Amino acid sequence: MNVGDSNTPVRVTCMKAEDHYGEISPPRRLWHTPTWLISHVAGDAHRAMVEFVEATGRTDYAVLAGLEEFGALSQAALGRRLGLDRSDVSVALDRLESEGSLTREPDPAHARRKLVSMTPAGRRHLDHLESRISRAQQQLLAPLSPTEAATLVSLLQQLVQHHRGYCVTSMSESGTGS
Amino acid sequence: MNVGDSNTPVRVTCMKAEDHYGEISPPRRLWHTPTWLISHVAGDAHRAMVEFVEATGRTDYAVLAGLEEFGALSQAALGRRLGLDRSDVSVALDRLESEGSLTREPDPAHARRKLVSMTPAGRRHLDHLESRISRAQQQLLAPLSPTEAATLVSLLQQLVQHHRGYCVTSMSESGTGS
DNA sequence: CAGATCTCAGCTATACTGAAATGC
DNA sequence: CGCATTTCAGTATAGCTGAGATCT
Repeated sequence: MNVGDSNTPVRVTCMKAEDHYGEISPPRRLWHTPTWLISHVAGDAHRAMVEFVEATGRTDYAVLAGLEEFGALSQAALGRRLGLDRSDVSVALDRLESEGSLTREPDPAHARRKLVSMTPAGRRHLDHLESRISRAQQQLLAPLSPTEAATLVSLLQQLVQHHRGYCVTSMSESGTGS
Repeated sequence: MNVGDSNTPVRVTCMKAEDHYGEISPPRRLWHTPTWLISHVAGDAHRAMVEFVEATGRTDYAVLAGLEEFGALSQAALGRRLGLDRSDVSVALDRLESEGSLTREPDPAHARRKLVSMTPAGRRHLDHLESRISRAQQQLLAPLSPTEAATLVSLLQQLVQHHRGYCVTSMSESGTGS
């Protein structure tokens, strides 16, 4: 009776039948909690990524995508745009530079900065990662229709934009729902 | 020229103007990558949670919500339902038991098991956490309309259900979009 | 000097793994 | 013996912090 006399559905003493995998369900309170759902989906997303790309692929992809779109820029600016920590950027650039995917040269205007530029080899690395990561997206969004996937992306973009202060102008997706 | 001659928008050598916080935007490749968006939203969700509930609140809430709905059950079954690791369940129960939120007693049928039950104090703990966590949800979903929030929850539920094998029957939300 | 940048070392939380002890 | 449960110890990673070195 200490469990809750009002709405406890069933009082189970020895539970065996509901231990079937594929039949279990989480408590309703969690099932309707957005933060809980998101952290679980984030776990699924992480698993999908590690299945299709190597461990460093996520950071590599972010760095190379940033260099491709923004051109050569300093490490600090790169990290801010990608939402990466300055420490992690430093480590990632060490790896990518030794691979030949990018070059670091002192900025002629500000010697304290290092201008980061993508090389042709980095371009190929980016293309390779693109195909791998694309497959991870497909696996993650497998249960959703294309329209639903577009809706989800749009809603997530709104959240990221709001909470991280991103200012994205070109937003003409299919439909945000309703 | 090693950056990409075709679609590089601007070639910036010394970047200062786009370092304005609140005006920056991520590279388009990332902006359209669901896994990237989800991991960032998960970070925002985590920050919202730690802002409103203590560090152990998320696990406490999950465990107590499970006990409230399912009644007394074994640790292993509880962990499976909540998607928690067996190790972490053990540690969480240590804490909740010492707080008086639940009791652990040997199962009369299977002495190796320990039946976990919520106490009245645990019920109060759950109610307290509920109000705190509710505020975190509001902060996370602040930029979304109620309809959009319901759509997002529904889409996330589909993903969790698919990737974690949950089987949830009662699903009559407002609308999944379009 | 203030301020920015890059790097390194370390910290914390989380998720997971292995193995032991126990009991069916 | 196999198998499940509980617990403890350890590992790995991500995200973050502090401090030093360098430069404007």
